[in-house]
Formats: sequence, structure tokens, C-alpha cells
Amino acid sequence: MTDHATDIKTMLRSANLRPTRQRVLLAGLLFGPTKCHVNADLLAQKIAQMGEHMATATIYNCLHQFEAAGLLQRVPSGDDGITFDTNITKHHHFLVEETGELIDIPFGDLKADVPQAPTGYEIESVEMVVKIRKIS
Amino acid sequence: MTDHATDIKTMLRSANLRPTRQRVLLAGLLFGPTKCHVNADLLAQKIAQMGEHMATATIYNCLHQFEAAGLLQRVPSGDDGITFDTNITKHHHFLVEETGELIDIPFGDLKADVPQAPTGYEIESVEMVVKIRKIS
DNA sequence: AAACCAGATTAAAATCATTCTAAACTGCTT
DNA sequence: AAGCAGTTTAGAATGATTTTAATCTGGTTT
Repeated sequence: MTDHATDIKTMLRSANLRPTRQRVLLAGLLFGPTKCHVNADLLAQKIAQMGEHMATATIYNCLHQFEAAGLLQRVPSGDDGITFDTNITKHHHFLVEETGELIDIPFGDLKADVPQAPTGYEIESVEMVVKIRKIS
Repeated sequence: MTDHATDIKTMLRSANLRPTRQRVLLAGLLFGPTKCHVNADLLAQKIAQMGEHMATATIYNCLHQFEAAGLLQRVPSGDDGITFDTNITKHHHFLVEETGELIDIPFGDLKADVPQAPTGYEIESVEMVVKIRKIS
């Protein structure tokens, strides 16, 4: 077994997720060196291209489990369903209007003074989306 | 006819929307003095409470038309579908995790330095959502 | 005020991403 | 090798939104 596959299995076990064939395959696609934004459909396509098959429900299950384990972050998306980000550091996003493409904004680039939460509430997260469009 | 109904008809005509019975009824619910966050379902309920009836498709049609005319703003919402805001001034939102309730944040309360858009793109809008939850 | 027509409304069917279900399977421990 | 909790699966269900194609209506013209 390659070191990479070993790493993935270790990562999954650390998250209390049994390293099943499906979870290892998905984690291999998601947790490489380059960060990315994904949804269930995109992953299904990649899996199909590899000549593999995975039930749609399994893809959703795994994504939600990875999110609960803190391995993925859910991000806002235009209208096209549930999108996850493998970059789990604090950061915001450009959203390209025409295409729905998401582009990370490094956290330092966007300084905001967040107002106090209403009495009795605490702030859980701050999420900014800057919609942009191609200059015509 | 009351002045209020006349105002609404004038508003609709200014937006190039024929003041049909359905649009006048909806506008009456939406464009009162108090601003609010609505979705199609909530409006259907209010209409039912008034003893009136309107096709679901009509509610969606009108909401999209009002948005296109700039009378409403679409706002982010947890997971529960399409939400519109009758407050069309620039402002951001608290989103209460447990309930999905939206609370306006006055624009002045949240100062942010927005980064430059990527080359070839222009900024269309900046939208911040501060998720909050009840302190337990 | 009758006719006309583009635009609006309608009920019902279609769509489609996501979730549910209940049966079959598999990683792990013994 | 057996056993079991946790997983995966195909297919059905869900539910918000959109589409369809027929009917209706506001506003203008006659």
C-alpha cells in the first residue's frame, strides 16, 4: 500500500470513520495537495471517469460525515445545491455570477468589524460572499 | 379606492407591472411600513388566512418580477428555499442557526474592506451572513 | 360598451437535488 | 471463521421550484 493511501486511512480513523473502500476513494479525490470546491455531482463524474461506481446516497453520506468531522467546510453557492470546500481555513469567497464558480479570498484580504450579536446570542461564523461578474 | 391601494397600483405601474388583482394583493402584504423577510410558503399562508387563494406559481412569478424590478432583494437563507427581503437598502444579516430566522444588520454596523476583484471582473455585491446561536 | 390581444394566472404535471428506506454487505474484533 | 455494528446500496420518496398549455383579464381600440 502506498504511503498516501496509508495517510488517508489514518486520517479517516482519526476522525472515527471506518476507512471503507468508498470513503478512501472519496478522501483520495478530496484531500490532495490542491484545495477545491466540490458538490456531489462533480464527485460522481470524477468517480465515473475512473471507471468506478458509487451510490449517490453514499457520496452525500460521506460528504456530510467529512463535514461533521471538520475535514470539509460547507460554503455558500449560487443556486446549485450543496457545495463543500476542502480549504478549511477561515476565508471568504468571490462568486462569479455567470458561472457559479467560487474563488477563495484569503482571510487577511478582507477585514470586517463584526457587530455584537443580539443579547443572548453568540457568533458562530462570519461568511462573506462577494459576487463578481466579467467586465463586458 | 383607498389611497394605499392607489399607491400600490402606482408603484406597480412604475415598475412596468400591470396591477393585477394578485400583484396588488401581494404588494399589499409586502410593501407596508414594516420591512420583513418572506418566502413563497409564508405568503401562501397569509393569503389563506385572508380567505383568498393564489396559485403557487403566481406567488413565485410575482416575487421574481418584484425582484427584477428592484422592489425586493433576494437574501441568503439557511436551507429553506428562496427568501426575499423587503428592505432593499444595503445591509447584512444575522442568521439564527436553530430557527433559520434572519435579522437585519444595519449597513453602518459592519465595515469591511473588500479586496479587489480578480482582473477582468467587477464587484456586483457584497453579502455577509453572521451565523449566531442562542447561548446555552 | 363590445371586441380584442398581449400578458397574467392557473392547476396539474414535471423537474431535480437531496434524503429516506430496508435489505445486503463489510471492516473489525473475537 | 463467526458475528455484529456500522456502511453501502438501489430505488422510492420528498419537497421546493419551474414548466406547461389552457383559460382569463387589464387596458386599449373600435
